[in-house]
Amino acid sequence: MLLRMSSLFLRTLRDDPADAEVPSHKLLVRAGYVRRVAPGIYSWLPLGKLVLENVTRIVREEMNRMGGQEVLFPALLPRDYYEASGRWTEYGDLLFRLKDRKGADYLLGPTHEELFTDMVKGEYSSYKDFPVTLYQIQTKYRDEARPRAGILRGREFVMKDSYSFDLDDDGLKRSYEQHREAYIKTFERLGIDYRICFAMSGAMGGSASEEFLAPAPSGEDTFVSCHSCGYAANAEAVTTPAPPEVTGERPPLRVLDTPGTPTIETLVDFVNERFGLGVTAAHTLKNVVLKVRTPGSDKAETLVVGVPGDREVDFKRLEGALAPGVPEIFEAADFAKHPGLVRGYIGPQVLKDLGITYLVDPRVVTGSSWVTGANEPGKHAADVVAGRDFVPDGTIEAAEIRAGDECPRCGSPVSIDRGIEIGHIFQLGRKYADAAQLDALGPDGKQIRITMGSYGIGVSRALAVIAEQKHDELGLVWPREVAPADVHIVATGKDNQIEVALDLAGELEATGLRVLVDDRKGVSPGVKFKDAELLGVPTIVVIGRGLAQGVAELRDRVTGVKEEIPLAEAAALVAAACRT
RNA sequence: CGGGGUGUGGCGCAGCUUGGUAGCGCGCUUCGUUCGGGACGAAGAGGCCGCAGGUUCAAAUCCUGUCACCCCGACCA
Repeated sequence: MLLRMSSLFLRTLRDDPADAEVPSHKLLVRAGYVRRVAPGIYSWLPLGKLVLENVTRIVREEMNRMGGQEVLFPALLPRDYYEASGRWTEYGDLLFRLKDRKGADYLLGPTHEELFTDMVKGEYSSYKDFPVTLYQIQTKYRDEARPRAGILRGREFVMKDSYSFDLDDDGLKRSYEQHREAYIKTFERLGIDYRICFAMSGAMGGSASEEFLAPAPSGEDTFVSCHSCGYAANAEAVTTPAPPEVTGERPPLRVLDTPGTPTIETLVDFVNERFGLGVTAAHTLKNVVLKVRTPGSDKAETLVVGVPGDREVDFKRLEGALAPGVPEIFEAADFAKHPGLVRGYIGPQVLKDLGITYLVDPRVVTGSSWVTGANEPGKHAADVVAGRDFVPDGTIEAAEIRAGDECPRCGSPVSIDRGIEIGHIFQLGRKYADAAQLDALGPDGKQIRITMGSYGIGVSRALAVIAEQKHDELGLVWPREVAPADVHIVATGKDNQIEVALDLAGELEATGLRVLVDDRKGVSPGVKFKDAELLGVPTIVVIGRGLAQGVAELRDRVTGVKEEIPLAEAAALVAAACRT
């Protein structure tokens, strides 16, 4: 491959685009890889297309290597498939819907579980056919409420999704492990820094699930990691270690007059000053009232969640814990319907009598003692003991996670970071197979229900993540395998630099290298150097003022190291540099 | 959906307070000079100032409405 800048369809920008915030977005636009056409929808220009193809190729190679077979479903789908699985309504506004000329409903596929399941059911029916893993690399459509960050979160994006079909749980575990290994290889080849994090299986059902998160400040997911034992988990999936139960005699519950203390902060100050309790916010029990709605129904159940007063309720964790139920804020009108719940002074003591479910943070163990609401305006209660003065209906992971919290595996303090989800592997189990009655006839003549795994890689997102992680103040710095070219030859000078550069380009191309040569005439050296750095090709060769002395300059975009090389040996030396 | 902000040549922006013939930088075209760090000079091309209505002799500017986009949050296998 030989690309000449003099005719390449490319225009680099000197300024950051006004609508870009994150580095990948700014750089991909500035370097002329992508252009926006609508919110969350982008066009790929020649260099961007090359990089996207490279990322796609790597994903494909690793999927094939693990035995996956590539298929391709349409993006344009009739409503039936999604109606059958209930997702036509479940997906809500996230679905791009359209009608054909007859008025029949269609959609642009946001994901393809239904199609894969249906395809396997249609073709295979014997235990001898299994296991099988199918995948596709395809454009997906989701009408996100708020697309953002350029390529990182679009409404149209490229995704690799695969599905494994096995006869039993051991087979599923094997397929899952194979995918895990393939993903590790894929992301290493892509040069992405990532963490494998425990994830919520959530509404999808099924058991084991892990996410591949790429640490980045612009990430939308929060994950915890432990540096001593290697534990890593999405914040939504982190479990809180419960302290030991407390036994022994405790002073009886007492009600305190605490006027004007609607917040934890005012309460702690007041009781310490007035009653000398010597407590902190962590000794108080904060009770948050919620409505929990079941999808597809209008009914909402009232729920109270108790967390230590020094922690906020993390809505994402709460949602994960309640899924598929959807928590909603308990509003003034709801309080009006529940006179037993005194806003700002709620204590769990009365919840049983009110018939309201009460779930607590795992730190609220039997025998633990708390300062909490007394269910009367202006009054709190102290020495409220779990198991004696109230009995929770269960525990819930809803409290926020903080850096320094105990690692659930080894107890060391954990750290918290932001990450971008680039892959997700998932032991689905039999949910979709049950819905589709996906069976294989066994050797004994009995039907075997198939068990499935579901695995995704955000291909276009992975490209953006590379840009996000691999750049410096000058521009992009692509790992070689995904770079649009192996070598970027800059010809600068008024002699015959361009001809020499083109000769060298031809030689390098003949050795199988992908070559980009800046043969633009009348463009000043500064512009060419800046462009080369912005574009991010890993090896840069300068044919410039050294030409008279018979030398070229070899630059490494990653390390910035520059080296003079004899022109006569340039082809061999550059080729060697590109192959290390 | 809630909050904040912005719409002016391809890109980045000023002008709006105080109405009066639309401006700057980059990019683009032509000519000349320059040629290792986003060169210089000269001459050009390119804009119904988001849209609609109103006020006015006169609207990018004031008023009303509307649409779009961006950011934060909610939302998001």
